[in-house]
Amino acid sequence: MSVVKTRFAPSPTGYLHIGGARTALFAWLHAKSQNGECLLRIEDTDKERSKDEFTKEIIESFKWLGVEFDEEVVFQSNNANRYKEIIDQLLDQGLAYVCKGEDPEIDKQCRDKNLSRDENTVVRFKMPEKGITVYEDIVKGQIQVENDRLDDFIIERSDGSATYNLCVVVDDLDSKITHVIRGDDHVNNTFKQINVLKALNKEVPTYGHVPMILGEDGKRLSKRHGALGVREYESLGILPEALKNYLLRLGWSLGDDEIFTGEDMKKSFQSGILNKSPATFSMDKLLWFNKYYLDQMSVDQLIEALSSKEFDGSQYSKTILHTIRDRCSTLNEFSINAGYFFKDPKNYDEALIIKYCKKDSFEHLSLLREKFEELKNWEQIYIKEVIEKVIAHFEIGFGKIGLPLRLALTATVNSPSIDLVCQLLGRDITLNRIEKFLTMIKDLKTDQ
RNA sequence: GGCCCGUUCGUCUAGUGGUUAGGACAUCUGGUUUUCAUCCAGGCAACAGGAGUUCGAUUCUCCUACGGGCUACCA
Repeated sequence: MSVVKTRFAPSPTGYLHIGGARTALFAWLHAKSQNGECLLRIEDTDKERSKDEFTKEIIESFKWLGVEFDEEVVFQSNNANRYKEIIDQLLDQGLAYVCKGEDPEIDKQCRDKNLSRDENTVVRFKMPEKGITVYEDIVKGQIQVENDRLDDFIIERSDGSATYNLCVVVDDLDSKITHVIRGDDHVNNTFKQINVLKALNKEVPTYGHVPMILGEDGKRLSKRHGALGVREYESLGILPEALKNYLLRLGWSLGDDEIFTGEDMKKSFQSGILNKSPATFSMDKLLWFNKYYLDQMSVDQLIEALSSKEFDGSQYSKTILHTIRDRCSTLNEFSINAGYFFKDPKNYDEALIIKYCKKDSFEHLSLLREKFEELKNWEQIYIKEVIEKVIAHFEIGFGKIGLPLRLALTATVNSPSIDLVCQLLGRDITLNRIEKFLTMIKDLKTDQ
């Protein structure tokens, strides 16, 4: 049995966006789930638009995602001679012809003229004029087209370079690709490529065309539409496993299952089904996957993944991590949600102060601060007792003092239990922040 | 315009010639939480439309509508 071999073949004219990443994932899984190989080929025959930096970016993106390709990266720009060889062969056998490169219909008159090549001519492939071209697509089923709908397409430009549809065929042949898994924007090219293969008397590989991803507005995902590059998700604090899992489930399914780790994917891919229709991207669901994978990580793994100054692996940072992890669904949210544990809040939102601090707040907090100072055991349960006593003393609800206190300590109105926050912050910092806050709201007292 | 492909809750999807059409995300309502988030319980919500085939169609066929792709000396 021959080895399954697939490839992903981007052109380096931009960074790797999630649509491409998903297509690559499918091609890769198709091979890996059958102990096959998958290689990366950079289609850089368009010298104008191809950039080395994009090639690097693409390779880095896959590294981050955990999609590893086999063999060495193939560059089409290295194969110019090979393409020329095939074009010559086609010409020799009368399967292609030289023409002026005008309208296909006009050029067609040169089919049997045997013109000689120069810097003003192009080479066109002779498409069969009758019959139909049919193939069995592993995701879309049988697809066919009448041959008379197909133009004789250009395979060699006037500058002597080969075009996409020729290069693809030659490279796939030379690399012994068995399954061509690619985006469905290539279905129409497939008919051209199959006919070249037939002319060359070569075996036609199996094709599978996966649908595209649409942006959240339902329109085609494009760079202008916020089609973020794979690396941008990294900088948003998305885990590679989460993005991979999300991308897999976008268009592929195995019953009602949602969670697939790297190993699960390889095991299950062949049993699932690929959808035929385009799918709409959803950040919400990606975030849900991200939260799921974040929840699975140990504190140590999180510290490692965060690699931040604050979460340095000290006992304190681990404790903080533990208490805030439920409220974080991206890596980035950890430092956002933990800021006040590491340094004093700088900017207090005036609107919040006005909203939650009434004229009595100064008096309430002052007494609370006094009682805190006298407290012997600085632990959550005792801190809570103190707060309750103060509340009882003033005969007020918890919110009357809890919110201002939370504001004083964290500069926000959402945080873990306020008594816990006090304990973690320590007595000194707690007292200091209340003190500072008191001077801030002092004027407020007289104003109202 | 021509050609190719597609269409199940708002979104990702499961599924079947006879089902209360299932799950997940989002949303809503309760519970837990002195706040927020988490968590738990529950609710709302879909077979694009029209013909046919059939005892019966969401499922099979055709038409229409809508969506996407291609239609380059780009890939």
